[in-house]
Amino acid sequence: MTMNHSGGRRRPPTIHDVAREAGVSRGTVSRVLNGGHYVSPSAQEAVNAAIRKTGYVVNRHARSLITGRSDSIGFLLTEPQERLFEDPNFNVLLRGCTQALAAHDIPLLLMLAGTEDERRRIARYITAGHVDGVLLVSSHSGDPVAEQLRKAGVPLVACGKPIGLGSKVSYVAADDRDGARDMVRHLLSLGRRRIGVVTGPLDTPGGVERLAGYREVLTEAGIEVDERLIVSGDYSRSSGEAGAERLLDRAPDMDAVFVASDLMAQGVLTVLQRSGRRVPEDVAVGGFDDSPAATAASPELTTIRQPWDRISAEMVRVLLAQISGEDPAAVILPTELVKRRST
Amino acid sequence: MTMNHSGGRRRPPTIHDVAREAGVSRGTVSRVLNGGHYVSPSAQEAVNAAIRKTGYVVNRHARSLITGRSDSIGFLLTEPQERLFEDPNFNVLLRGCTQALAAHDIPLLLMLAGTEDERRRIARYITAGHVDGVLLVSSHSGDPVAEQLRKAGVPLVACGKPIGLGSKVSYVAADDRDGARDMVRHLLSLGRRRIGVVTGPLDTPGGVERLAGYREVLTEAGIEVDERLIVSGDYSRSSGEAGAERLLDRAPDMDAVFVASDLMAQGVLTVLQRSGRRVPEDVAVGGFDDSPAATAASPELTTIRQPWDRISAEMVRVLLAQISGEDPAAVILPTELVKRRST
DNA sequence: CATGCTTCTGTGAGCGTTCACAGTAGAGAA
DNA sequence: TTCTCTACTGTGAACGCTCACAGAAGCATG
Repeated sequence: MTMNHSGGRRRPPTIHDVAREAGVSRGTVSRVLNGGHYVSPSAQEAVNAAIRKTGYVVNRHARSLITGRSDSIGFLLTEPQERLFEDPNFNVLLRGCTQALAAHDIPLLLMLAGTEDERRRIARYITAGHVDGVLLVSSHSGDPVAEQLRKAGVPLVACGKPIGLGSKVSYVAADDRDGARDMVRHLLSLGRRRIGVVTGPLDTPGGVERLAGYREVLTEAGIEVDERLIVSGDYSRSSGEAGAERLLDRAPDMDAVFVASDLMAQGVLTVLQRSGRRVPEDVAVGGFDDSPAATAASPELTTIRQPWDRISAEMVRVLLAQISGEDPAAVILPTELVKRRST
Repeated sequence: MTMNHSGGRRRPPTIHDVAREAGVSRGTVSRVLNGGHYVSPSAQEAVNAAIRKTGYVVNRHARSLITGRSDSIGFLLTEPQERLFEDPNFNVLLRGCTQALAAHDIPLLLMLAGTEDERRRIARYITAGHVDGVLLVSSHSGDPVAEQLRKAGVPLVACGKPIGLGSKVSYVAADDRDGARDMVRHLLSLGRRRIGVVTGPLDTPGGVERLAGYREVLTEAGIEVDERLIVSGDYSRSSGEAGAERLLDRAPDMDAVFVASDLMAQGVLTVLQRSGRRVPEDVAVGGFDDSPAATAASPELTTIRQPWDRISAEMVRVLLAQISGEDPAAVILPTELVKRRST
């Protein structure tokens, strides 16, 4: 309660002030601050009281100087910056990571590496040890920064399976293939047989896996995969429109589409409706992500929910584990089919 | 180029190593690092060569320990967390601030204060001096954190005019009133006379100002303001739908609507079209923000562009100025009318 | 009583910087 | 010559913390 009431800045209390106030030594205060092992209950109590009374907060710089840790971690986005605007998942992820870290009292440093210059600057910053670890968002292939960080031995957890090199880099991902399987099975269960697909970028594991799930289910169901029903996009709305046009052109008898992102699915809906088709009566549409775009679309999209809250929590968990010496790990989390009006 | 090639972590070079390599003293290296005043050209050069050779990067913790600065700043969001998802402006702002700070080699710490607990934790963190200043996003009224930070003397710049107390807190905002004036003038110029308005939340300066602009222009044009044509929303899409329904109910002869956000305008479009009205033939619709929602809407929205890139750059500029001792300042930036299909 | 063990506490050193200060060298003026 | 001034350089002392170590106290064991 006895905080700094004056408007000006006063010299903040140090561990020394707390020690004097509590009648113990610096060492004892430090031990209380770091877990309280080997401290008598009475000293423990006296120190805590002194901390409250003085309003003491640890000086992280002094601590970091000696421990060599920075007690902060970086959130690195190496995607081209448009993703920030287009992809609502990014926000959910960022928020989830920030909160998960906050629970450990670890600040998150936001790092955007859009240009080559920024990439260099940030790589230098990270390898200099200014953060203890990095949460990486970079779905596209062959990320040079990721490789550089891995080589430098910086603890690293990627969101989604990173390609390029590195079976040794941790990642957390949704089970894309299984999600795609669920959606295609759902479409089959509605009696649809001419099911098109607009894939994600095929240089990303996500894009590849979702397509693989589509193929698997059709094959299992004894339906031959018609390559004319497969077009690829880049997750953007406009590429969804383009994809839908190609599909309608090549297979006008299509009765369902599995679209690898909600944003693309919005574009698909627009094109289908413009062509006079009713959704879901004539063509059922399934999306992926369960982003706000899914409920903003009309009709509202049936989609595959990615467990973003769990993904961010796991990323933080795995990263912290790795920082404290554990081996890299891969975590795959289950998805969920969300049925709405579009199927 | 001689960076840390091994996978393991080696002791990074210190200012001492650089000094030895360059054949000068620590002091001289430090002076080169901090602007290079009072350093001979030859020493300057030797130090720079040594820095390159050793791959030296300053240890920020050691520096901060003595300077008392942290050389990092916080980006604080005290809005309820949904804003993160709904509002694309947030992303643009966050990106702009991060990049503007990166140019000064200052990392941005992301702080989300959704709950009361988080608010307390973060206020404590900030007042402890772990950041040199705060960029604040908090459009709603009476923010206790802002007030607390102001009292503690933490340099602070808000995005949008903060209400509650504090003419002494810096802020950067778009000229909401003027933007609204532009839009309503535009609608008048199209010959519309029964112009409705869906306002933003009226406990925010933005909401109030946009409504004020609307009133001003109508009055100037000699048109009496019809209170039935005024309904209020909260910037969300659904509140736009509700607003449009109320407007149609109260004034079926309305021939234009000024909507205080693009997201709400999307909702308005949906309702108008559902009611059988053509946009823009029967009813013209003007939005506000020029967010992605504006171009995603059909027809694409005429809207008021807020200069988010300049807003973020100004916020950073004003904050850094304030940190280096200047007085708080208010900056108002002009908006721009973007004409599209909806008017 | 000496010995060992466990639990707890204080102390000095040092982390890598910056800052204030003292000092040197060279140029120009008295 | 001697003094002053400017331009530059080196040095010790912090900054606030943690860590390793030394020791003290209490208790059980030989």
